[in-house]
Amino acid sequence: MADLARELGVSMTTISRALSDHHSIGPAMKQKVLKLAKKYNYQPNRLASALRKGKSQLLGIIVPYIEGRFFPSVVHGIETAASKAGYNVIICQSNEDVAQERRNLEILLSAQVAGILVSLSRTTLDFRHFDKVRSRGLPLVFFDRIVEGDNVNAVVLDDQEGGCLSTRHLLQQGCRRIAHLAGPQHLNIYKNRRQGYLDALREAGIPVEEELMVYTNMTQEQGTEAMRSLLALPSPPDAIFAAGDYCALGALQEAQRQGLRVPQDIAISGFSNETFTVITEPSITTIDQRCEEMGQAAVRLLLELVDADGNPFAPRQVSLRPELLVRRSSVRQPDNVAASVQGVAADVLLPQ
Amino acid sequence: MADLARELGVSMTTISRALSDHHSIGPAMKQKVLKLAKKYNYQPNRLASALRKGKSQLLGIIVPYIEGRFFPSVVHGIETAASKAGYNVIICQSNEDVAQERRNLEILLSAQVAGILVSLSRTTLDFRHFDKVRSRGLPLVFFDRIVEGDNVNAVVLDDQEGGCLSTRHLLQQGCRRIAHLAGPQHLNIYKNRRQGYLDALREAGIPVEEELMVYTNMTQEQGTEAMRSLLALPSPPDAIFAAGDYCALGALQEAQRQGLRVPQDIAISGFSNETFTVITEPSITTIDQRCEEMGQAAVRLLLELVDADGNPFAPRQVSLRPELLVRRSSVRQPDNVAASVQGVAADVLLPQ
DNA sequence: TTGTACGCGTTATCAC
DNA sequence: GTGATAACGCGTACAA
Repeated sequence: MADLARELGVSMTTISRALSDHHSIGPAMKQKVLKLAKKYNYQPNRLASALRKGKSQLLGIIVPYIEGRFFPSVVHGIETAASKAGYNVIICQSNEDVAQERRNLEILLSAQVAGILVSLSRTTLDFRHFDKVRSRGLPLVFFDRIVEGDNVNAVVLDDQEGGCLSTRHLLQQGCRRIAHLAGPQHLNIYKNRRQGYLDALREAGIPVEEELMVYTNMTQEQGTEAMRSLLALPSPPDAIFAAGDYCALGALQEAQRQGLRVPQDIAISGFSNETFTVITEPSITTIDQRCEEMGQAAVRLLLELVDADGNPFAPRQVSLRPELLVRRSSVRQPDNVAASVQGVAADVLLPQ
Repeated sequence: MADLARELGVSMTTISRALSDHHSIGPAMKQKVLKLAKKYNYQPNRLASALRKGKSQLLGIIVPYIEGRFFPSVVHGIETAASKAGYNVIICQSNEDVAQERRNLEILLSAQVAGILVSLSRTTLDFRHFDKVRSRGLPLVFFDRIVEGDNVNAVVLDDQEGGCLSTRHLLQQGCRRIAHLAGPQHLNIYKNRRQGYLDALREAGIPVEEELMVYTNMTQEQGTEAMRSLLALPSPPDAIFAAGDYCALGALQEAQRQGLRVPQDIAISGFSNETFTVITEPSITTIDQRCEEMGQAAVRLLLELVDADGNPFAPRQVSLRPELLVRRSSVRQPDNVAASVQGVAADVLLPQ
């Protein structure tokens, strides 16, 4: 910048104004400066700018890990939305470890990021390390694995709705004894999926049978085992709603091993839209978690907070509408499919 | 820092030295400072530090996108290795677009990153935008999709070796008419996999038959089609080496559709170790691309450059050893498996 | 071992 | 519309 100023015989102030498109700058001068800057291949130093302004153009992300289908997709959505808004993204992994999560938080703070996006580590039970962020007035948004409560900003998938959609779909296919392969109930996502299942049954006036709910850790193996025990019942189910795709896969394989036809003898649906669900024979009906949209929504919310710049802002929880993907593993009555593939788009903003 | 200095009645210099573990600092004073820093919850400002030192603790990554199996895993490896070395990572997506790639590069430069890791966009044919990085003396390492030549630093998988391993394995299983589903030959990865296939055949003294090489775009559909045409040959193959897993999957499904048993009637192997390859029936033999290791190796190389700090450094190409994962789709002679699962670990450093 | 003084590159403030 | 100046928070010659 100093070079440009010297060459043009003006002050650095003028250069700075021309480059940052300040209002009190002559268009003629502006052009001259920009042209010379290009000629000299001027590269602004964002560090210096951020130091002076007290705000960088960086957003921090903390995720448990970057693997599997979910988190990479969310990160993809985040990076895309952020970069569209002129921000860049520093990414940190907690490896499901609170201590690491705390360290990451410190690092992001000291990197002077403009805001932070967090999906909690599985071992995070104490949330005090986030107080420091808030006390600094730094925008903070949780996604997917969130701190419960309505004084935080958060974006989640409406898992309950997802469970409900799946179960309703199975009901519409004529199934009446629908089993549920549930996940660990201390995790809100699995609790909510189960609740959606219960809602749909009640809605249809079908009594809940305890023997049709099997609690698993969502692995393929446990899906297999669960299916085995269910098929051994005096009155086995005619459908399975699994709270995860791997689990659904295990169930599917076991059913086929026992000579059952899917979906004719037993219909199956999963959760998460894992890549392999379109590859199995038959393909598996599932719920898409709208990973990309989640990332985008999280950034949108975060940037609103950034723009509010510390002004009072009522915390908001955004709940994304899950999408039911009907595939062959559950379709017994093709005519009824259309009815169940509704209410797909439109995000919902919960009040408060 | 000023607060701490005042409270302890010393200068900021002393504080700075204590915090950055400078050698000329008394252990007593150091302890006092650290203690007070903790009490006041002092957060160093990395921006200021980086500005002063002219080097940040940030590494920049440019990838085409963060989706699928490969890039997220590499990024995972990169972030893990970087954070272990005290660096953080800014991530950018080029979306397979050169213009975006160029913009990302500018951004990373102006963010004063300590080094840059790049996997080229598919549309990058002109590499001049990287000259600016080198002229700045900024460390630059390519991975996977690299600029060819030996005056760049790069980390790749040895695809040729991968093709060779796969083909040798099929030969050891007693297959003699091995077909190859090749990918677009203008991409070096597919060219090299094909070359490895040719190498192994020559090694075994088996003539190459053009009719056994089918060129595809690596999709599942094209795998299906390719298999159909191969099975229609007067003398169909007894094995398939596909340059990609999706393609192998399509081939597998078509073979089964035509009533063939895999691997007894026809053996199949793929490439990339996609998640679904362990799920199919039978599971698919494939090549693992060592994504994590690639990320780690890239960071290692980059940090060597960073530490060299502009001193002469002979560019290096690191070539990772692919790992053959023998699964059921290819095993006809269980006794021969052990022999083919060798030479798995140990990275290779090519000379120059 | 500690302190003084300056500068990294940018921008906000105030005066002209 | 433009310029001079200070300041953001830290690190480092140099002097003590």
